[in-house]
Amino acid sequence: MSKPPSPHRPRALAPIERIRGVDYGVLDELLGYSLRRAQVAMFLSFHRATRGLEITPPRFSALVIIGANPGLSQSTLGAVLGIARSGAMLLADWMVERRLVERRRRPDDARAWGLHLTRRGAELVDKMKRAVASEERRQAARLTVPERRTLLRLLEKLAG
Amino acid sequence: MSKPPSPHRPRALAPIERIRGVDYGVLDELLGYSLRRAQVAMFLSFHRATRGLEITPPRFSALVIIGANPGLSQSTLGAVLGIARSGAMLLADWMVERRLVERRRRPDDARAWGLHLTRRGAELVDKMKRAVASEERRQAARLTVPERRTLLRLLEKLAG
DNA sequence: TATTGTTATACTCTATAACTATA
DNA sequence: TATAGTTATAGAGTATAACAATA
Repeated sequence: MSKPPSPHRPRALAPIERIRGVDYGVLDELLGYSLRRAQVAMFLSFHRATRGLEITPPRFSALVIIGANPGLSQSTLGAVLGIARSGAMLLADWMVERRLVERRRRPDDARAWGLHLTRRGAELVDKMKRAVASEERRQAARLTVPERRTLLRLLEKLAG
Repeated sequence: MSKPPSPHRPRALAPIERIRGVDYGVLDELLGYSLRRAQVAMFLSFHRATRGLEITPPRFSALVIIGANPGLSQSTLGAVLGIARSGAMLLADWMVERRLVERRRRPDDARAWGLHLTRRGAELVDKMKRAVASEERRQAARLTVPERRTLLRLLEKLAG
C-alpha cells in the first residue's frame, strides 16, 4: 500500500466520565443526553474494533450497505446514511481510492453510478463486521442478552 | 435584542428515513447504528423544542450543569461535557456574551473562574427545561411510560 | 511541576449552491 | 423540469499545542 504512515490523529478517545460531585440536574432524566453518552461509549467500542484501519462509523455503514445492495447509487447511499449527495460522493471517492469499491455505469440510467464492493472491499467488510459485532458484544456485556434485545427494540421504536 | 437576524442556518433537519427496498444488512443488529438513528430523532425533537433560540444540545447541557452547580470552573464544565478546555471556554464565552452566564473570580483559586447563571440565564434554562422535557415526552410517546423508563435505565447501564 | 484559562491553528464533517449531463 | 453526479465554498465543532499566571 502506497499510503503515507497515516497522519490519522487519535482524536481524543475517552468516554464521557461522570464527574464526581457534579449535579447533572435534569440531564439524567432526558433521553437525549443518555443517548449521547451511550453513543460515545459505543463509538469507543467501534474504535477498538477497527483500530489501525482508517474506518469511521459512516464509512463502515456505507461499506455494509453497498455490500448488501450491489449497484446502489450514490444518492441512495446518501439518503440511507442521512447525508447530502455531495457528502456521499466524497465517501464514495474515499472508498474507490482505497480500492474497496468500484463505480460501474448502470445500463438503466446513464446519470447514475452503481457502487459495488471489490474483492478487497468484501473481505474487509467481512473482517470488520466480525470485529465490530464482537467488540459490541463485549461492551454490551454490561447488559444481559434479553436486555440488549430490548434496548435494540426500544431504540428502533423511538427512532420510528 | 440587538442581534442581527440570525444567519443561523437550519442545517438539514430531517430524520434518517428508512429507505424502501434497501437491505440494511448487519446494521439492523448493531447497537451503534440504532443509537445513532435514535439520537438523530431526539435531536430533531430537541430542535423543535428550542426553535428560534440559538441553542444546541451542548449549550443546553452547559446551562443546566451551571445552574445545578453554581461556581463551576470552565475545566470542570469541559470534563462534564466531554470536550477540551479550549472548547469549554468558547462555550462559556458564548453564554457570557448573551448575558446568560457570569464569570466570577473564585476566592479559593485565583486561576479559575466560577461560572454562574445570571437572572436571565436562569429564566431561559427554566423555560428550555420545560420545553425540552415536554417535546421529549411527545417523541417518547412512541414508547409506553415503563418502556421509556427501561430505555433510560439500559442506556445508563450500557454507557457505564 | 501541575493546573486554569487563554490563544492560535488545523482538521473533519457536512451543508448549500451552482453547474453538467441525462431523464 | 427533475434528478445524479460533481465541484467549490463555507461553517460548526472540537482537537492540539504553546504560553502566562497561579497552585
